[in-house]
Amino acid sequence: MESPQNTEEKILDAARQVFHQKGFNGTRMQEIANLAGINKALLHYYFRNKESLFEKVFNETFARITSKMKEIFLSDMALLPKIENFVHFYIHFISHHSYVVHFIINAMYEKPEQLREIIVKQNILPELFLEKIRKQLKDEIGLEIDPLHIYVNILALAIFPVVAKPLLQSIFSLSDDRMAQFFEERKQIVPTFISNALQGYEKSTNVV
Amino acid sequence: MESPQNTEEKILDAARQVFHQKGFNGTRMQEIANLAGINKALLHYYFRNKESLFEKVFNETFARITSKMKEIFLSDMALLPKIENFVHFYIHFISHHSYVVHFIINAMYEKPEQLREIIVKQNILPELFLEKIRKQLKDEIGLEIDPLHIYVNILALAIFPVVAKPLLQSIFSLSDDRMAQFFEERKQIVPTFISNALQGYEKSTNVV
DNA sequence: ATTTGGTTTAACCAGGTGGTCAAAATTAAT
DNA sequence: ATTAATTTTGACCACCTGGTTAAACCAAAT
Repeated sequence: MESPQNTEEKILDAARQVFHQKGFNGTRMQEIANLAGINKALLHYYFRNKESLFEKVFNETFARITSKMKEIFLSDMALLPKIENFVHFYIHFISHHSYVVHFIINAMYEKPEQLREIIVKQNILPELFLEKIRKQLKDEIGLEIDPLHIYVNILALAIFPVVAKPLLQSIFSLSDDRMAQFFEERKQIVPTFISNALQGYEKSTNVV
Repeated sequence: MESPQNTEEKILDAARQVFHQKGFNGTRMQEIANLAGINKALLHYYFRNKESLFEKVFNETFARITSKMKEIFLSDMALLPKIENFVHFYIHFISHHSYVVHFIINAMYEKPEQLREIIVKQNILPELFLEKIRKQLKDEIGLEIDPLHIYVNILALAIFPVVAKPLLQSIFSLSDDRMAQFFEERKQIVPTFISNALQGYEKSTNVV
């Protein structure tokens, strides 16, 4: 968060802020220019057009999220600490960058065609992911269960509350402080919840 | 899904479709008019402006989701069947109206100020909700635990995959058929997962 | 047949939008 | 100091957007 030196960085910083909060359609090039403290024409000098600027921001943001995801899930940690690690990191990161996840999901809805290829370009290694989780579920907990569902469950429990934050906050009339505390609590609650759920399968021979 | 009779319904049907898919900013009045097969000026004859048309659609959509939520959670069913019921209904409903949840969440980000009051206007009775869940957790499972977290967990597991559908589908290269199957499986997997998790608390005296 | 009321339309408007361009300002090279 | 290349700007443009208006249409009542 240093004060950016060159114009390109100033633009990217500004673009990131505005795109994250307002999405592609909600963003005005003029607003980015103002925030970067430069002329609007200069935006188009550094980045051909709105699309390419957005693409740059999206790539960067997406990579930032998935790289940590890869790092954690492909590591050699045991499954449960791994999940704990993951949940900790994401609740922390995401609750300090509240718009990021919404931004990602939003982008998928606003511009699905263009963005599929972007996702493909950054190799997320989803098969490796699932295979690793499957193996760990089997070896460490003795569960032969579809790893995709478990993985999605983990993602859901960690990410959903942050996406739905404004909704939850309105519905349950939670103050900002209470909301921050809520997320803090989840760092402990979610891993416990998942761990309990996984242990619970042991009794029944629930092969899905 | 009958062919709508009067113009007002035609407009609302069209508006719903477009707003759901493209959100407030992404929607063009002209597109709604085209889809409804009428002149654009007629939109403003029936609905003052874009805002009020959007508000109407949002209210309607939001009520449709929350009313069923109220019905299920405030009923006299036992907690676990209640959860099962809820998950079934929502995965079914939402996966057949994929844009709805994204639409709701999106609206909260795009127009948070105006929409808080709308949410307040429809009385969702969140305290009743939580109190009922808290009591059932205690009486039926013997758990003294923050019902908000449990409730959010349930929501997360049911709703998140649908919101993130385009993302998941891209990342894991799932066909539409595989995706439909995936959601079908979740109707069983999610209640089991939750049930396991809740039963798991019994052993430890995990009071949060 | 004419009036009356609501309904629908084509044409239009002001403001905003992404994007361009030629000229000016700045920097680097000779 | 002059030239050349890069960076920055103000003015501008074509297009799109939500919204308006006056006139046309049409059914029912007289």
